[in-house]
Amino acid sequence: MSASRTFTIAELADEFDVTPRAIRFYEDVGLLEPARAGRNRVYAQRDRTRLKLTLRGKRLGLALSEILQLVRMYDSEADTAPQLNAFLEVLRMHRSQLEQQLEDIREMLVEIGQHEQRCKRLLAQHAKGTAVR
Amino acid sequence: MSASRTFTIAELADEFDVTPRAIRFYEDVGLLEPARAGRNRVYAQRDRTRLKLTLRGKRLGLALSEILQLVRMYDSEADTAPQLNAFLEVLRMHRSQLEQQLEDIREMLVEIGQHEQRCKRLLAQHAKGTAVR
DNA sequence: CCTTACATTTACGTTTACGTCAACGTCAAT
DNA sequence: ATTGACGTTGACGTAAACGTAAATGTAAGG
Repeated sequence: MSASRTFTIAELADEFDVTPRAIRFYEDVGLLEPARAGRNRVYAQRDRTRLKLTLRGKRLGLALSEILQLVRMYDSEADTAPQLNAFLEVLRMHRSQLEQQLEDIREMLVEIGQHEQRCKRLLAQHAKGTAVR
Repeated sequence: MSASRTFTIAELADEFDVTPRAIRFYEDVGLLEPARAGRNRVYAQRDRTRLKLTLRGKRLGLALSEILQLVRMYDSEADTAPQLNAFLEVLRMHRSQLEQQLEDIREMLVEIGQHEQRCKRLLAQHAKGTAVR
């Protein structure tokens, strides 16, 4: 019966390396819904997870509004066939976007590798020159 | 002796599905440097490549300023050892960021897969219900 | 010559995602 | 009692990435 830990805003800010201001802003846009102890915000695991999802989305270039759509979809109890099919369609779109990003990343990694090789060759040349001296 | 094709702003805008305004803006920030035919911009293959790089960077969530740093680095003729080492350091950082994104994408794909499964199960249930009817 | 289509520059507007005070509450420690 | 340390709510500021409107040029077609 772990009383399912709670977190202060500063704890979350520290853990995920964001400012309290940012966390409050995520609440403003609807991404977080912490409980209150008087005035103060009390975050549960659920909010922590939401925050993690939010930051992951950000790292992939999603807008907060898009992230909000996602978490809402994931939370929603869609049960009619049209809803489910719409859901599936959104999932397909997101999957294809992610695959585009995978492709982009692969290409960038290749280029980075090439530049690294070039740098290392040039550095080797330098080393030779220095050695001769 | 292919006179290395050139492009108008509208051609590039069409091809990459961006507005001319955006393309001009990329020039403002230094990402593109088209030639001029009188007043009009004339883009060469080099600019086209730059634009492609820019849009790829954007899809990965890079800021235009970061993209600019990248293309400048890639173009620069770094030749001193300190320069080369600084270059390598930047490459390492970018690589690690890309790997973080790969991880993020993998996680999202897993989640998407789970939601898809759930949707399909629910739809199957629906089909049953409808069939019985 | 006139319109149409596309180009240009200038400039102000807009959205997003926070940063940065300001003014205040609160609880613990000195 | 006062001083921090941490929290709160406004409210205004700002950087980025264009959108959009205005005024203008210009080459091609009817």
